[in-house]
Amino acid sequence: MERILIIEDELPMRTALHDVLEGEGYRVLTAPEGETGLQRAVDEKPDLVLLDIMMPKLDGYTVCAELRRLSNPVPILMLTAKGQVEDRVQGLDVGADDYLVKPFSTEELLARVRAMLRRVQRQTKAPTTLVLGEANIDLVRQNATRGRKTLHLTAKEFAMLRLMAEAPGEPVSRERFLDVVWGYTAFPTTRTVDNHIASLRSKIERDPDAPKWIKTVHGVGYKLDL
Amino acid sequence: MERILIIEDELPMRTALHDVLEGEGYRVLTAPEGETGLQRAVDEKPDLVLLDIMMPKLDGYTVCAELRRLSNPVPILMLTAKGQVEDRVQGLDVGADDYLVKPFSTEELLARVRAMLRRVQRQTKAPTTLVLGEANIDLVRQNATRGRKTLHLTAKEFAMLRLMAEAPGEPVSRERFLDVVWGYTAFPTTRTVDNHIASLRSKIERDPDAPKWIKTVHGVGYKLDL
DNA sequence: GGGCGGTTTTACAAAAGCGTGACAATTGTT
DNA sequence: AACAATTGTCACGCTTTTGTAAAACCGCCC
Repeated sequence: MERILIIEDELPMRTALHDVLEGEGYRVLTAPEGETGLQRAVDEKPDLVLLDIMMPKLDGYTVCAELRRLSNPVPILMLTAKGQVEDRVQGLDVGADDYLVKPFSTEELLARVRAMLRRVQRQTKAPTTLVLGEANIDLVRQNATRGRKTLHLTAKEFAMLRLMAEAPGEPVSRERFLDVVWGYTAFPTTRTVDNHIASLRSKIERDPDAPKWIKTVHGVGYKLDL
Repeated sequence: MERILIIEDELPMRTALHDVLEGEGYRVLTAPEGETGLQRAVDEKPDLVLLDIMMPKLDGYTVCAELRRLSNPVPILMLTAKGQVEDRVQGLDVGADDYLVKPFSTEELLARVRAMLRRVQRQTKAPTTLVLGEANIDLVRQNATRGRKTLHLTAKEFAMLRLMAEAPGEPVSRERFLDVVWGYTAFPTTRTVDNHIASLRSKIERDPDAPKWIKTVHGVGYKLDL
């Protein structure tokens, strides 16, 4: 059964999460603050990390960023009490995979956890590094180069690439982009996805007018060809 | 025996359906509202879902759309009391496979259920990949190659191929093409089908004038020979 | 306040896909 | 062979989808 690490400083919340998840049959590890959480994440290689943002000393963002800096691709579900959009953005910035806003119901939590673990099966098979011609992209550490220069990709762009890289060659619909990258709470219904794709192409592709890697699938969405 | 999930909020209807289907020897799962229905559909992978449209909170359309968004291909039979055309359209739009208008007789229900389960069996046996000479077609991922080049097939063309591939060698009538590929709500002329067939041939066949794979069955329709 | 990077919206142009109908070619029937 | 029915093909116009530049927006930092 999958192992889930909870990094959360408040005891009541920690035990609540622990009990719920254990009740579902997951093996649960806990850490009462960021430092030991980071340690356990590295040492015990859990399948999923539940990470509280607001913690004294080492906060969630820092833990997440640190894990990614160490090229640790473990899926991270961020927990926050604030629930602002900016939080989500910042979470994406440091490489979190999903986001849960307190207060949340047990069902919400479990649904999200299940969804992530399901997705993970694919993710673990997915490349963490893309080599697209002269462009070289590290999806975990979130840095990229093209030739000798470093490429400046935004958090959303990395997230979009990550999503496409989960199943190279398979088209990803705009809806799915919006759901996964933007989150269940934001609904930009417009050409937004297209614009980000255009931006990605202009950065990655040698000839953005005849993209070699990021292909359009008419009536469906976009796909990443490797 | 096949497992059927009933998502229906009204208890009398739910138990009625349950009893009828169980009486026929199906294994029946139930859910009293959309949220848990969605959950069960995902978790238990039933062979067929009976889905009521009018439900409090999460309605049938949403459940259906959500399932499809998750790429869940389970066949869905929608139930509605309204029986308006718009309902029908909307149901099929969000990815339902068929439609049943309350009130309906036990016979109608069973006929529809049997038909759908039958179709599914064929579908699951249907190839997801076609190898037609030098052409190689992935019907699920919707990409195709011919020799070293990638073939550019449109969504409709893939749909037509998929339909023919369900029963290779068996002719498919223009009417059926229109019903299945175009849907119950669009009525293009039958010439349209020919055009798309022509287009398919020009892309797939080595000699489109003497098609080797997509054969014409005079007076009937077209068939795919493997 | 003003600039800044990132994002989203808007607006418009371009491309792709689609449906139609006329006409030619083919097939089947008598 | 002649005729009728069916199918193949093409050009054209229409609609939908996509590309993209420019402007508006927004939180953040100085």
